[in-house]
Amino acid sequence: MPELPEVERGRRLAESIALGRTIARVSCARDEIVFEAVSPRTIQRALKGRVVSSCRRKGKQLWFELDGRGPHPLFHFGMAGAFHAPNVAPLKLASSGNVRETGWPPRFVKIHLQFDDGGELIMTDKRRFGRIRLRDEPENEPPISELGFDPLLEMPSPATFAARLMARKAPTKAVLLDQKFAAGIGNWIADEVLYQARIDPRRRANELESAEAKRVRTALKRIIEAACKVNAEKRKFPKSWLFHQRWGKNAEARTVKGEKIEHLTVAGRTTAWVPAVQG
DNA sequence: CTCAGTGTTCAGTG
DNA sequence: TCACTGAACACTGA
Repeated sequence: MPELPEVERGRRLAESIALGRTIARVSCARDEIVFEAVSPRTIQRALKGRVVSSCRRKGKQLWFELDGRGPHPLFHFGMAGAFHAPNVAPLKLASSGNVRETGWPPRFVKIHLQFDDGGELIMTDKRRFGRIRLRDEPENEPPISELGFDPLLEMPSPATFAARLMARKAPTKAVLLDQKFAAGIGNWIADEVLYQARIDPRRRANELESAEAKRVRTALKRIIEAACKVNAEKRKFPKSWLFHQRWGKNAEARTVKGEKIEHLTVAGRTTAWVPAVQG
């Protein structure tokens, strides 16, 4: 699920549960893949008894700053990770409104935090591409230190954006997916941006006109802001977005305007595009 | 049973 | 060394 807007949703959820609270209890799944080289004991020692002083995000990386000293916990949701709290609908059920979450705790729990005021927060990951790490100075160490700009928090000016994009020679979609260029863009956002900016996903970034590169920035900004504004609830995305139709895998797939949607592989990822608009 | 998938990493290539 | 590509990773659900 998680691209920038979904991770931002997770950050906000974590903030509502954890900010200013003391972590009273920590339980971890035994999973040496998700807990990359960190033992459950180390995690527990790092977190228990600590106050969460902020919940931060850059791109798809999410971390808590603990009061006083590190190390601080860093979370990445991979392909199928999420935060959950009791009585908060998970993202896939969000379309039903204020649905009480069925089943607590959820399946695929990796870490379960309980706070001094009774609040609880769980990270799940059903595919084990997610990671939970510890970092002394999260922003100054990999992976966060290697990320490009966050398009919600630190979008460059049109001129700077265009210059950076046009400095790359990979297909424009590959550049958008590169977290060192911009942090937080994943497969569906890249396709949506290129559709709305009317750019063929295979076009080499260094062959774009400056005006085209600026259209990419405009579309990216609009899409990220709109998706975050509705808390990443997909049914609230504008009806005109390619997003809603992109997995109509059959040959009949069309945008709401009736344009034919086709599928390609670009940068190793399935790519939905609309030749009539992006050709 | 087979395969794609809202991601990242790393070996291999030019 | 840099930039880029494609396979591998792990596992659920269609």
